[in-house]
Amino acid sequence: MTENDVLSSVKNQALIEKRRNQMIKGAITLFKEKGFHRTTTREIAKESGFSIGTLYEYIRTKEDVLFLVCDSIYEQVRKRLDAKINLEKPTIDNLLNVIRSYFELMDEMQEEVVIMYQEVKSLKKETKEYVLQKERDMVGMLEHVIVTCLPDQLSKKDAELIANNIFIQGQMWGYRRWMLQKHFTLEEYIEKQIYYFKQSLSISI
Amino acid sequence: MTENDVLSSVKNQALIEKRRNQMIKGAITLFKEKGFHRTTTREIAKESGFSIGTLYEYIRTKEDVLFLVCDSIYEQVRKRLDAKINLEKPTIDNLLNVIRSYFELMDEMQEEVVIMYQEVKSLKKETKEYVLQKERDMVGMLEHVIVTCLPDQLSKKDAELIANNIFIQGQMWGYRRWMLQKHFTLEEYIEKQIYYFKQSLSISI
Amino acid sequence: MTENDVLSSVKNQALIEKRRNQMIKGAITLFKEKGFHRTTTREIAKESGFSIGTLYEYIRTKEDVLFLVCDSIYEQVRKRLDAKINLEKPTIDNLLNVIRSYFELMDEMQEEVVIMYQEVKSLKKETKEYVLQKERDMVGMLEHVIVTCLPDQLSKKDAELIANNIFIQGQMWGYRRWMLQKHFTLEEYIEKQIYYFKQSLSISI
Amino acid sequence: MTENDVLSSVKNQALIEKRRNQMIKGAITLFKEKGFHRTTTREIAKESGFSIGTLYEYIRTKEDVLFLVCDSIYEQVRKRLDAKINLEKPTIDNLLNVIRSYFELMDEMQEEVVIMYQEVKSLKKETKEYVLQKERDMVGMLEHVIVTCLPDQLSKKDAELIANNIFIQGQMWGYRRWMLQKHFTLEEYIEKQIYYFKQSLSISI
DNA sequence: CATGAATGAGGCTTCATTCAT
DNA sequence: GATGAATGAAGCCTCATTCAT
Repeated sequence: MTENDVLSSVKNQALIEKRRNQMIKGAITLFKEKGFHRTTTREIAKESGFSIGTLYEYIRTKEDVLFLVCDSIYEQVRKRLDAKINLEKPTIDNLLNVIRSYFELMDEMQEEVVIMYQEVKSLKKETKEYVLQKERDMVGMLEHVIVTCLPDQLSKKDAELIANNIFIQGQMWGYRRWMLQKHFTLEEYIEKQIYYFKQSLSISI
Repeated sequence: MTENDVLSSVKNQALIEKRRNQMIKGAITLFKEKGFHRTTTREIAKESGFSIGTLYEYIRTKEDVLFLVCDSIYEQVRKRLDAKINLEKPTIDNLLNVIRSYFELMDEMQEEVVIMYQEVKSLKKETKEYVLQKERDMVGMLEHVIVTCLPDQLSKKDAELIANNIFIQGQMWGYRRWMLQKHFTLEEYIEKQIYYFKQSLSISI
Repeated sequence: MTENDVLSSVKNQALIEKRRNQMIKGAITLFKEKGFHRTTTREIAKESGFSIGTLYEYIRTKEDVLFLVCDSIYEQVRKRLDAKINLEKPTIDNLLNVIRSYFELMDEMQEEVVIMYQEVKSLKKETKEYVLQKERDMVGMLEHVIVTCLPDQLSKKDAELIANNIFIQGQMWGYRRWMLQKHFTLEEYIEKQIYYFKQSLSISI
Repeated sequence: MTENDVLSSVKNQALIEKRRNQMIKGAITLFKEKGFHRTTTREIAKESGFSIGTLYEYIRTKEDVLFLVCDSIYEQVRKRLDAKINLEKPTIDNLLNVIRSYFELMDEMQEEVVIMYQEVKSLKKETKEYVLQKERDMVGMLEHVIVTCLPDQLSKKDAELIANNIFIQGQMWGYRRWMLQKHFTLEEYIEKQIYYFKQSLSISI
């Protein structure tokens, strides 16, 4: 199960790509506003700029749209995070910068992250597993940076836990903005989280 | 907007309480399984042990059920957490015990927490605000314990951040169990989180 | 089929009378506002001052209420019209006074008349026939006055037609008030109708 | 609010026209039989020859059907009446012919008129106002013919009253057929009404 | 007699999906 | 490839009526 497994009756691959991107963009706009369940396929078609008939030329079920959306968001996050990671200089500063970048990324993609967070559960088992694997990969990326950049050896488990903590702290910024963003600016939030992160690993300034 | 604002055409208060509890119980069972949107009112009625007509004697819309469910879960968590908090001895050990209890609570109520986490968004603005206030209250409880039990003064903001971190680490245990519970037992998870919590606040053993 | 054929499980006749009067009064209030179909039996019970259970002690179906209402309105109109008719002095003036009285009555009972006009059709064949007979009787009363008070002999048919014309001119005052009552006062309406009535029968002033 | 304000999700105007005509025809058949409230949307769809889903492609609520039906009936009556009116020769004979035609029209459209008479009240305020305006227009047409064709000047009010009288005498023929059509043929009814009409205006033969 | 909780058939409407053009 | 009209299963909710207390 990958995004290429979403069957389309159209043959022209370039067109498929183009239409799906329109569709994903349209769907995200709508999902942000009203969630997956309250958005109709007709609305998605309209927002995407084509007819309901055309929509169904590129997907088979409404769930396919959700899958494409989730997949697309994950891919975007993953790619952008990946771009920030440079392990040639495995220093603590490098690690901290990755974490900062990750938080900033989560800020920029708040709404998308919220969609994923709330709607992934509506995917059916198989596709959900595929998407969650991407999440595991991303946590794995963080974990890898942590292990690589820290001088003291952390156990695999500790690294995993810490990676998860950072991961959800990033998501929390967007997901719980109603709670946090009234009292913190992004910079404050990042610096405080970084501070406690360093403390927790006894990293001296 | 409180749970008493969900209108019922039945007058007997004790009966309302009883039926609503049946309803909440039934609904939670179903929401665990298939989520709010995929559960029908008829299924809720059936699972609750009465007819669709009776269901609607105690609520007015399907969303009322969701509200009652969310409200009930929050109340339960809040009460049980409250019971664990004893500020007569504001020691660090006491604080750590509260945190441990909170994690254990989140473990016991995993499924309920997942429901809330995913479905609160389907409430309409007004009731959502009411429910989220309960979440703020709970974070506030943690924050209060932290401030009270720590010898060194933490700023309000730092306390708030830390309380939020703990709060979501608790939720994460249930919400991301597919990621965590393969590699950690509850005890491991708790002890590691407690360990890093102490580190981050420079609390010596 | 008479109003005594609406079965009641209550034995006490005086009580039946009392309750039915409450019920008719309540129902008329509601029917005026929203019509028969949009009024629920619960609303009728409430407006009548007793419970839904009690309502059903005195009727068997919702349609029974409509029947009692229609029957009651007809009876009221009939009685009040009857009271105005005095055939001891069968003069033209007497006839004109009856007609005036009838128009005034229709003005006073506008709303009730509208109910009947619109809802009788919802009665089932049998009871409708019974109610319509009352209408025939009333037209018959007018017809009788006409025949009796006019010096020149009118054929039966002509009398019937004229009685019907007057009858619906009276109803029209209430039923088409949105059209008439903007431009006419009741007095104007009556005097003009009387004027043309006299003209049509070549009655000199 | 006009019949074009009934929203349809179908774009092809010709098709909308066609389907709405089917729908109106089907609905009238059913409303004649059981009235608006006792007719279900599914029955309307079936009688119209398409599925319930298709029905709702052309309307938004059941009330829309009622509106279309009422509007269509009024339009038909108005057009047919209009076609009978020829004011090039504003003679009394011409006036009498218009009245005759109107009565004949009411005879042909008895059932439709009954529907309107009984169901317009179920429209909501706004659409009801629109439909009643059409009724005012029709009465206005009669009024205009009366004023134009009569040699002696009638006051505006007198013309209005007389137009209303004729208007409801026409409706009465259908609406009170249970009373009238047992004793009168249409021709008798018309001739007698015309006779009294002439009398009332002192029109000599 | 009075009450009101319980029932469930049935009504209106939505919307994912198909398919002829 | 694109369109959009057609479909009907299925969802939410109402309300007349019953019956145990």
